[in-house]
Amino acid sequence: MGAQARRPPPRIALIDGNSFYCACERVLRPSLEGRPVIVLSNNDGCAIARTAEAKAMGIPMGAPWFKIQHLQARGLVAISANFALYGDMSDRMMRVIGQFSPAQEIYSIDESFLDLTGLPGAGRDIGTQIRQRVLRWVGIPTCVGIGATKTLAKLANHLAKSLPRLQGVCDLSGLGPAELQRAIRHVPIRDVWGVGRRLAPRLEALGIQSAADLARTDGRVLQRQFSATLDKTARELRGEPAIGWEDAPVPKQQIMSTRSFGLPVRDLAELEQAVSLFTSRAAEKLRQQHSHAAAVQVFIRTSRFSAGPWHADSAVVPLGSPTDSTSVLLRAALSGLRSVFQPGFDYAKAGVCLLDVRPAVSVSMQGELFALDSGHAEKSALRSARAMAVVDRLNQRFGSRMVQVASALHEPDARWLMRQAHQSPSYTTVWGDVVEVG
DNA sequence: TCTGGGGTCCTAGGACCC
DNA sequence: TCTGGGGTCCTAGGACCC
Repeated sequence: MGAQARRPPPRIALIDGNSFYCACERVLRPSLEGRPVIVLSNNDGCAIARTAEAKAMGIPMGAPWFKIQHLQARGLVAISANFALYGDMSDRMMRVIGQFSPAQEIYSIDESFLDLTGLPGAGRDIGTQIRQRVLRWVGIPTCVGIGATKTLAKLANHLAKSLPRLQGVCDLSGLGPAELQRAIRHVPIRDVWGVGRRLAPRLEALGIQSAADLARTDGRVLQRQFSATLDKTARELRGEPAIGWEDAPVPKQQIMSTRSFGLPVRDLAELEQAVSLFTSRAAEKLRQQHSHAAAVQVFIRTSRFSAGPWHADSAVVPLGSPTDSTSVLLRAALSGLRSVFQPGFDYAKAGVCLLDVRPAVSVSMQGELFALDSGHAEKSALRSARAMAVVDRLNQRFGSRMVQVASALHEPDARWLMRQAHQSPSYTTVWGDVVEVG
């Protein structure tokens, strides 16, 4: 009876898209198949996704566009990022993956964890089915890694990507301790999830070169010399779950909207336009997750890369009571901006961050409103909430800049807007753009 | 000319309290 | 005279992730 009562061994899968943004572009422009393609960040600053063909040209992740532009002569295709398209493709991909298990955690735009514990079938078979279905139904190639913990699933996914003979699926679940050690002994420490560019050299200096080395390292040493987080990573590498599972998306605790400018900005009026737009965007995200913010932070800075006079500053403006109203947030953001703005600098970037984000409470619960003439305040808050809902619906329907509060309006050729020289049509999100046939 | 944007968690240290 | 030992809360900054 012991065998029947025992719980099945944990089995976590990590599924992610290969060169996801590039793959999205290829779904709708099949002529890009087989060609070196990169997707450029906002402002066409640097490469944020590369196909295998582009990697083979030696383009590293994050390569500045101005340094690799010349590769166009050798057939490189560069596309300005279209995040609306990628978000839409992501939703489709996640829905298909979610069909394989009731427990799914969407970790990023192109990655999701799936709990396969107790489901019938071998890991390899399930993984292969997931890959095939996502490719057929959505058009995105994926890899699947499976392990007893999230960290091992990530590591297995890394192996599935780098070892062609695995054909896109790697299952490390169900291995004994010795087999597991052997399976991960060639994975460099810098490729372990949770070890970044700062920790890797420090660990290597201690002789911890591989994932297997970290798994073997004494937890007390890791806690003392590094952190509790790294100790968790090591435990996960041994197959002991130390990182929790999030079935529902966790509401964000801060919401940012920030951009580098297309050209330097000296003018307060122009900065006000930009900050107004950032604030409306952030407020929209705030309302999408049904939250209120109690403070607004604004920051402006000159370029990190220019030799000119440097200035960076930020201000936090607390709000009387938490709100999701664009106009209230705007007033706070603009007053913050005016308090940090100094004339005579070439500003390269600005941003807005909503702080103290918390679940929205119903209007009548808010203390401050009782303190005032509650009837009047309540009515005006309700009116404001209804207006915001209408604005959000119109923007979702017709494009994000369709409706804005007055001070967020700007000329379509405003200097601070992003450069996006390589945009492809917004196939799935903008009316009038059509899918390439071919 | 030219180098993204958006998040999380943990820790150290100061202020304050008993 | 030299200089308690905790605890909590807050903030800034470091490190990581995609």
